[in-house]
Formats: sequence, C-alpha cells, structure tokens
Amino acid sequence: MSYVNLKVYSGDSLEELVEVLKIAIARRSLVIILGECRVDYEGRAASRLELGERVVIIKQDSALLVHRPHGYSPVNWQPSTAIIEVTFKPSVGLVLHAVRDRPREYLTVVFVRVGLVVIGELVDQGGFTMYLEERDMRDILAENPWIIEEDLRVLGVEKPIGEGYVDIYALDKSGRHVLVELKRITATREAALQLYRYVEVYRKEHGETPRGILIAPSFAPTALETLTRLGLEYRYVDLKRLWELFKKRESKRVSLQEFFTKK
Amino acid sequence: MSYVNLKVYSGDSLEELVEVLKIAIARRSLVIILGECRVDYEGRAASRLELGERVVIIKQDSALLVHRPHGYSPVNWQPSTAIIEVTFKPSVGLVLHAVRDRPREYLTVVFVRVGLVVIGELVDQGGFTMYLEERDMRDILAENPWIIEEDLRVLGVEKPIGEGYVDIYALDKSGRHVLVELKRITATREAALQLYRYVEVYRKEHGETPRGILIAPSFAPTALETLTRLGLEYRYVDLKRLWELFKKRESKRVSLQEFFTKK
DNA sequence: CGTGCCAGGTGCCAT
DNA sequence: ATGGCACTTGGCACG
Repeated sequence: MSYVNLKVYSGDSLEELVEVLKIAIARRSLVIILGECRVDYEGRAASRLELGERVVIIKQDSALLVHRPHGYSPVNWQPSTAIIEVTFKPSVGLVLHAVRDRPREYLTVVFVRVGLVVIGELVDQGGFTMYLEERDMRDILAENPWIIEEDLRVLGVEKPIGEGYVDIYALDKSGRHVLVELKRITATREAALQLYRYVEVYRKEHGETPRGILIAPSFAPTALETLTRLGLEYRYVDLKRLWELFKKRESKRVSLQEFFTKK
Repeated sequence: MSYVNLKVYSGDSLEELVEVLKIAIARRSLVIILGECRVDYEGRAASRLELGERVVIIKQDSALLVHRPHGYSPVNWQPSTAIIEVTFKPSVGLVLHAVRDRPREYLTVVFVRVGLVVIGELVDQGGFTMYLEERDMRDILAENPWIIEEDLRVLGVEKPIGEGYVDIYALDKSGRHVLVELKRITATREAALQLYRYVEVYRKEHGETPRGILIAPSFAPTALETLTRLGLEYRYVDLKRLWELFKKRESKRVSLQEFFTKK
C-alpha cells in the first residue's frame, strides 16, 4: 500500500485514544472513529442525537461527518471551516468539539465507547470531471443554436441582466433579441419567473421587449402555466441528443490535445 | 464494545477481499474501504474520477459514499435504493457496481489497491430531534401571534393557497385577512415573490386583497426592494426570543409528560 | 464579504 | 409516482 501512515487502534481506552486523536488532528490526518456516541448541534438550527453506534469521519481539511448506519446523508456535520478539539472528560467520555464561524455553529460529539479508530493520510490528486452540467448544456446550445431554432445568432452567454445572468443571449432571424434560460432538469415555476425577470429588466433597460425562451428536458405544470401567462416560450431539449454532440466535441478536443502532445 | 461483528482486514489480497465483501454486503453489514480507486458515474449526469486514495462507505441499507480526503460532500455516491455487486477482475482490480432505478444510475468503483477494510453491524436506535426548523418558528408564532402584531388572530397554519401553502393565515384587528410567509434565515427575493403569489391568488379567489407579511431574521436588499414594490409588509423576528419561548414550551411539555408519567 | 444560482442536490410530505 | 418546498442545504463564481 501507498499509505504512509495508516494506523488502526482497537481496544484502547478512551484516555489513550484522546492523545492519539490530538496528534492526528494536529497533523491534519484523516480520522475515522467507530463508536457509541451522543451528538449535539447548535447554530443556524439545533439538534440532539441520542446514544447510538456511528461512524465519525474527520477529514484532512477538518470537515467532520457523523454518519448513522443508514442513509446517504450525515445526521450531523461541520464543514471544512471548523476547528476541532478533542478532550477526555472522566465519567463523560471522549469529547469532540467542532466549531466554525460564519455562521457560528457548534457541534459536540461525545463517545462513551470507541470500537475502532483509523488514522491515515490519504493522497488524492485524481482529477474529477463532471459532464452534462448546465454549463455543458449551455455551451453545446450556444455552439449549435440551430437546435433551438433556425437562423438564431448567438450574441453571448451568461450575459449580465440586472442582478442575474441570462444563459444565452441571441438574435432571431427577424432581428428580435432572444433571452434563453436553461434547466438541465425539470423546469419549475421558479425558472419561468427567473426568465421573466430577465425579460422585464431587458425591456426596461433597452425599451425593447425581447423573446424569452425556457429550455429544459421537461416542465412542471406550474412552469408551463406561468410561461403561458407571462407570454414566454419554451422548448424541450433532448438530453441524449446533446450528449451525443457533446461526446463528439469532447473526442475532438481530446484528439487535438493528443495531436499537440505528440507534436 | 457492543459491536457484535467488527472485523478489520489489512494486507489481504484483492481476491481474498472480494469474498469477504460479498458476504458482508449480502448480510447488509456496514463496510468501510480505504484504498486507491477510480470512480465512474453515469445517470442524470456523468462523471469520472481518476485514481486516488479514498474512503468508500457502504451503509447497512446499501447506500454508498465515496469520500475524498477533503470536503463535506461525497465526490460520488448512490442512495439506499441501490443494488451493489462486488467482483474481482484480474489486471483491473476489485470492482464495486452500484445501480439504482428511477432514476437509472450507475456507479462503478474500481480499487487497484486496498489498505483497509472494516466490516461491522452498527446498532443505532438513538432518537434524533431537530429544533428551530421553520416548522418550529411557525408553531411558536402561531401560538404567540402578538410577536407579529397586536390583536392578530390566527385562523390556520399551512393553509393551501392555490398550489402552495401559506405559513400562517390570520385576521388583523381591523378585520382584514393576513397571509404570513416565514423564512428561518435571510429572506431572498424568491421569498417575497412566493408571498406575492399567495396574495395574488387569494385576491383572485376571494375578491379581497389580503395583507402579506414576510417574517425573517434578515432580508436581502433585493427582497426589501421587491416587498416595497409589491406593496408587501415585513417584520424582523428575533430568533433568540423565539428560542427562549420555544425552550419554555419544550420544558412545559416535558414537565407535563413527567407529571403524567409519575401519575 | 454578501448575493445569486446550480446541484447527480436530498429529504419530507402532499395529492 | 409527481409536485411543491425546506434544508444546519453545500458549493462556486462574481460584484
């Protein structure tokens, strides 16, 4: 294994573990604790979690997660801005304090029993790429505006309108300006209202009412109602079709890169 | 420790681990794997994560999390509806497949090296209670409407208005109806618009323009602008004040409970 | 730093 | 199942 420091503690007393954990946290190691604990949180809201067996992870940037044996999401947590302290309180247990500012939030984990502690320093430089984000959808449509409608000329993307940004700003074949709002998933009423705000601000600033088009793979009924009521247009977009175009584009980019590398 | 089955595997070959993992997953044990892996995801979006050292957790309901050494959120995951399979592919590695329907999504984790595997069955029956959610704010204000204004009579909470629900529906001392929208944190323009929709729908349905009040601990400038423009009112709420009232309410509830229990 | 907005958002509860 | 909405939303990008 490439792990420089991967240590496992099992059967140690809480007092012994406190010292181990203090060092690990000071070193910004990854820490995993399996044990029986209580958790209190107070900050934007407040919560109490009674005694039970959980997995607590302290990450190398001091993010802290408390995971129950079920479910996707942590029951309690503290993001990476937190400062973490470990103490041992006799007749109480091993206490983790995680505090962060802005917003001021306090998280306290009290372990009454610890079954296992794992400490390690993970090396993770692997690149992460996400495809089919809204940004990709926007880029593909901006490069292939014929998907939206014929003879559409794209003037810009992420054009600032008032306090927001319209995804695509274009000119149609009759010379009318078009504001396009994109949703990668089902468009809600909020999306329609967002587009409407852009249209209104544009109208006030330019004295010209632009067309507003909402593009999404599907639309909530309230979205359709709102669009119709506000005189906005909409188009369904076939994500698979975009995906195909995207893959082509990606492979092109890759081959170019390879070309340059080889050269 | 109360852990019935807490086992640690270190230094085993990938082929050996596959068998261990198959049994653990079939038994719905909690599994933690520390190792070097690649991750591919395809579903609503698609992603690729290159080689690096990570923590993979398979929960007892087969939720799967891939955590990098930094950050609050998992880089990849699969919720508890997933079906998980483990296989060993020579010259590739230890492969985890997690698939779910609706939406159809595929997650593949390929470990080329594994430093540690922990398998256990966690018992966690501890109750979890969250305080100071919007629901609490609503209940406290509905029970103490004098905080909002004098002589306000609450007619209902979560009253359906059109397709949404207004948080508090009330009657003021002049006999005018009041729609109250609450935000536990800084109110945005969206909150003001949400309230405005309720006011408009109510006006159309009842032929009477109700007052609309947005209540929050703070307001974004765009929220204030929108409120003023649309003729809506707003009130600041002191969360600490509510918190005190809430604690009193809770303690009252507890004492009552104790009373009944003792009796 | 706040404000706006996306996210594989997730989760809860309604019809 | 779909819709509407809160969330300790987290995260990023921009003014």
